[in-house]
Amino acid sequence: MPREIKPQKSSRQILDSSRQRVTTQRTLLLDLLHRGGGHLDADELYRRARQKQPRISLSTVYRNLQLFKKLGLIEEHHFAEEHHYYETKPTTEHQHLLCLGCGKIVEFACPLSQQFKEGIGREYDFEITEVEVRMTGLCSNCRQRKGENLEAG
Amino acid sequence: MPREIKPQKSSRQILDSSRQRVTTQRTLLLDLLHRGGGHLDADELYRRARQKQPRISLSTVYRNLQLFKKLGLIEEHHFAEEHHYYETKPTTEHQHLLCLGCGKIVEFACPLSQQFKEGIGREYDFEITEVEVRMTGLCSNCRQRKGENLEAG
DNA sequence: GTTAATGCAAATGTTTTGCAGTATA
DNA sequence: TATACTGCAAAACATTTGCATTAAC
Repeated sequence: MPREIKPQKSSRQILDSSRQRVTTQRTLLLDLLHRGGGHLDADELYRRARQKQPRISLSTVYRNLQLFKKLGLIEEHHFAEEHHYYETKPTTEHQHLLCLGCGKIVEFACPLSQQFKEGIGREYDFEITEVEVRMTGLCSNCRQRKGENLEAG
Repeated sequence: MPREIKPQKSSRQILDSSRQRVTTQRTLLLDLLHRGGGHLDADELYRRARQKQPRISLSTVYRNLQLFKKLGLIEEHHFAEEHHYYETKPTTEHQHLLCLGCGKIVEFACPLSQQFKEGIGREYDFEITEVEVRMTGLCSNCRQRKGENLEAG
């Protein structure tokens, strides 16, 4: 393999150690998820996978997304109205900022959310396992474009 | 800043002023949404509506949820894996805490999120219109129950 | 060689849509 | 009375499942 920078052993090892078979489909899907910028939905993942393995089926994609999620290899997000988005388990905690104009997703660090979590957990007697912060709005490009449209109209 | 008390327009007024007809179905649905504790999905709303109007259809429920959302009468949340939940527009900003054991939803105030919004907006040059904070975990009841099960098992 | 994973097709569950009939303004 | 809204049935989606075949171990 030409430029194997990181040995992606962790995914493979996790599959191995949980007695899941390392199939070509799973290898491909994990690779695409890693390189996919982290924010792919099932259908987009399927589309990309078919470019490498034209006979892969959509059910395989769904079945393996479930598996990867169960093994903790990926996380599932509910950004948009309809789809789920998947990203490989982030090594650093981050939150998401979504542009309603172009769909761009920006990740930002939010260390405060951890303090927050503790406070709220104590207050309501919850054992909190997850904090998700999502902000939506318009990026500068889309604001500019909107302005142009208004001028034109 | 003293809390601003906006003269709350009635749902009926909003329907009227946007030239939407005030039908018995819409009146019922809005009433149920108000009284529903704020966290109903389409199907649960449909089930409750049928107790009052057995002939109401699910499409009417969906169509009107869309309409109410467009008019800003309700907000849509994506708590669970599959369903959307709707709540009547909250007068006070709040966020959500979800118990994975029993599905209970607790609302909590999070004034910090507004400061946050400004900081992030500046940093990434976004005009942020919405901030959503969602925490998930186990409430005290469910933690206790889990403990009991472990003892028993 | 066993058995889990796959591809396909059919099933499921949620949400949307076309259309004729009904109720609102 | 005109027409927006409804109910119904069917369509359109995303996702899941059953089963015979294929491939990983």
